[in-house]
Amino acid sequence: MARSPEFDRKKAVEAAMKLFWTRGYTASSLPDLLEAMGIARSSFYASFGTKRSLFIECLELFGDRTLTILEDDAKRLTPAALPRAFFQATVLDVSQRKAKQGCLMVNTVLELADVDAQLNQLATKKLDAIEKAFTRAFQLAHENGELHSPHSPEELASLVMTINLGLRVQSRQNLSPKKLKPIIENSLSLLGLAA
Amino acid sequence: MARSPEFDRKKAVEAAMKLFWTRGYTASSLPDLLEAMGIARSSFYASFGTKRSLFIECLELFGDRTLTILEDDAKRLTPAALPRAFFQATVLDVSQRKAKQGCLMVNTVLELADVDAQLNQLATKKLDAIEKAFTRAFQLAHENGELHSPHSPEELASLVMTINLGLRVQSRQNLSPKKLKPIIENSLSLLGLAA
DNA sequence: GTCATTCTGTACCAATCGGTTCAGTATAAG
DNA sequence: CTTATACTGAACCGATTGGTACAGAATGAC
Repeated sequence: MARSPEFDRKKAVEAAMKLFWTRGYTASSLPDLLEAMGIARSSFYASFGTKRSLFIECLELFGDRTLTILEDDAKRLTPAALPRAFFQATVLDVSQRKAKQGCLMVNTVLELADVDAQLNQLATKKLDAIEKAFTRAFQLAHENGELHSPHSPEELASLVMTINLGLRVQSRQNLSPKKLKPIIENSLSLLGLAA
Repeated sequence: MARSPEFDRKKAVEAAMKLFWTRGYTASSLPDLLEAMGIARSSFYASFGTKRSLFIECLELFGDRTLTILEDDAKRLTPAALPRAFFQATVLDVSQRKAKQGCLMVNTVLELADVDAQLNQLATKKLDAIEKAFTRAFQLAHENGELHSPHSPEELASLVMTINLGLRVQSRQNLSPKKLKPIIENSLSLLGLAA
């Protein structure tokens, strides 16, 4: 006895995430969000609560999605091939289809570090989860004698993460995939993980 | 026949820079700036124009100061010792005296990449100047046969820069100097520039 | 003293911010 | 049809935004 399901909530969140991703949290105004999501103001507050809670939802989605990419790759690939695949998927592919996006979590940390402790903490937690996933993969390889490096699995993961963050800053700049690609390759060769 | 010089302009800019540095551009409101600078609203607009033009002044100051640190080090040290000294001065020392500052230029790029093209371009230009300074130092060392690396001076500078950006993201997070220090050392060992 | 100048402080501006409220419309189940 | 629900659209809220205007106090040169 009602009007059937709601509108397409997932697509709306997706559109909001994309806007937050390119414009940042503060610069994404309510009218901007409503237009991007294609819903009315009242529906927004009925379905998502506040702008802040929607942002948290987007941050979770983005973080989980990124982690999934990494973990799926970890099943298919050797640990040594993992960083390249991850950089390819999360830096190069993104940069190709639209410049100046970078990474929502890194963007959030840099924008809100001293402004919103909770959001900063959430973004940091998601980034830590990625580093931990790298650590696990390297540890596994180390136990199987597949990894030959002067660094421990933890150190290696930490180094990959530092480079990863650097790459995501550069992908948020105007750097084209043409310039990003050799940086990635040189970084991998530095890590002893080049082809 | 007037009230003698103005108030201490340099100190006011300094205070503004510090606020922009920790809070970012948007989150630094006019009242916040006025309190930090210790001047009245009217004096602000008489001396600095708009908030935006003051920010540009701060960005220039910060960028030039960072570049000066690097160029002064380049005069005293060997190119191989340059990255450590630079990381020490701009990442560790800053992080020790107050956490979550990072680097004003990196913060700006991440906050305003798709919001303010001009400010983004200015910050990027300053970052490029730093990379170019590294390139020059490595080129000089290469010509003198002092540099032994499988990578060209340009590639090496590019790698240092990627790691540099990554470190600055981490120093904007909650990472303590205790955690930053080994990351720096491992990065340097990776680059073949360790002690 | 006069006079020019540099400040401060306050009042004010239009615009925008995130968020609330509500009347009205569209849609489906019964 | 009636009725319950899902939505839109616009009006409205107080607070805050960056920026302007101006009266008056403080200060120094003459």
